[in-house]
Amino acid sequence: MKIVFMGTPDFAVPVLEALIRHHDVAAVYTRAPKESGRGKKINKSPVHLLAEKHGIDVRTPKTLKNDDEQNYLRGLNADAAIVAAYGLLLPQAVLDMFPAGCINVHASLLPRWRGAAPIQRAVEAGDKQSGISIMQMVQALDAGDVLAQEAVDISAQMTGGDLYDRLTVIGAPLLIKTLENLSAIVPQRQDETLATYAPKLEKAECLLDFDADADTLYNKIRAFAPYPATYFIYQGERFKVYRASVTEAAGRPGEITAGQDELVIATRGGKALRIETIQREGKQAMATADLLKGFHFQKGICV
RNA sequence: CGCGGGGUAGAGCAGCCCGGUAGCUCGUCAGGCUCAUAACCUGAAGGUCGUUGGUUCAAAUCCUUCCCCCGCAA
Repeated sequence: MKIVFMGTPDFAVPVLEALIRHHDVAAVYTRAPKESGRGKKINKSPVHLLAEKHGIDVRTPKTLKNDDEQNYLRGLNADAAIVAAYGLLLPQAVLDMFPAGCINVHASLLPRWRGAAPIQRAVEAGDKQSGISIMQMVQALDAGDVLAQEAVDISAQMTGGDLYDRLTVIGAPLLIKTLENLSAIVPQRQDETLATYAPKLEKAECLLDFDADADTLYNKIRAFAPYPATYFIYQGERFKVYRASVTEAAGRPGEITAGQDELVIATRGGKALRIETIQREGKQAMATADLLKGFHFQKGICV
């Protein structure tokens, strides 16, 4: 098939790679390079770099709503657009433009977790399962008919990053298989009553509020690891928390009940979190036990 | 030139401001104690203090070049 690909972050890279191998990619659409990282350098998106490497035409319009861009798209005469975490809304005119329509690779078992951060929200909510959905796009957000799904189990200690990696691996093959069988597939309508929404991760959410029960905090910590990562403030310094375990300890929520041989912080409800992997400002992430060989937290202080 | 922290023994840290014998905790090794131990005691090994040049009688420490790591912000 002749394909137009639209995507931006790492998650979309294996999908594009697979399409390049199995199909004819006529053009790649991605978000425009922007200032980011230390030094505020202009950085191209992972998809952008991959497309350039293969000599594929890259386009980075700010919107697809104007006629010029739509005319160009139409002029490509592609059979379908494949969209994976693109970051721009597709107007109806674009959705209607291709014979096979616009097909989206989404990292959840739709209709659960429509929206921007389906992977992390699934872990945060304590879901036991996640997966990839291949979907026919419609105007409403992630609400189109589902063409194929593949589920994966979320173990109790899996992080958002772990799940991200798993889903990244299965997304591309599932898409290729779906495209091969496209004519034989009967699209399945989503059950609207089961739909949930996965809003993007906000900076403000990353600060751990220990006035919550230990299991909720445990799920949040692993959902946000390794990025954007939860943290707490101890004596003005930010400590990122990547891994923790639930344990028993009495104390006010946020009180450090151990800080010498292990780091334990009390939560609401009589339980506590033992911090297992931690990162100090300016340092790499490390086992808390390692940090405690040279740095100690003062018992009794609240964070 | 967006702001900022860091690179000291295998690991984690202190020492730097106010130059003067390289230090702490853990680990490793040896010996001891113990019914036994990841516990305790004694001892030992292990470091070009990221790199370059400079100042100085003397540099981990002050100035300089470059490399690498990270936090914030985006």
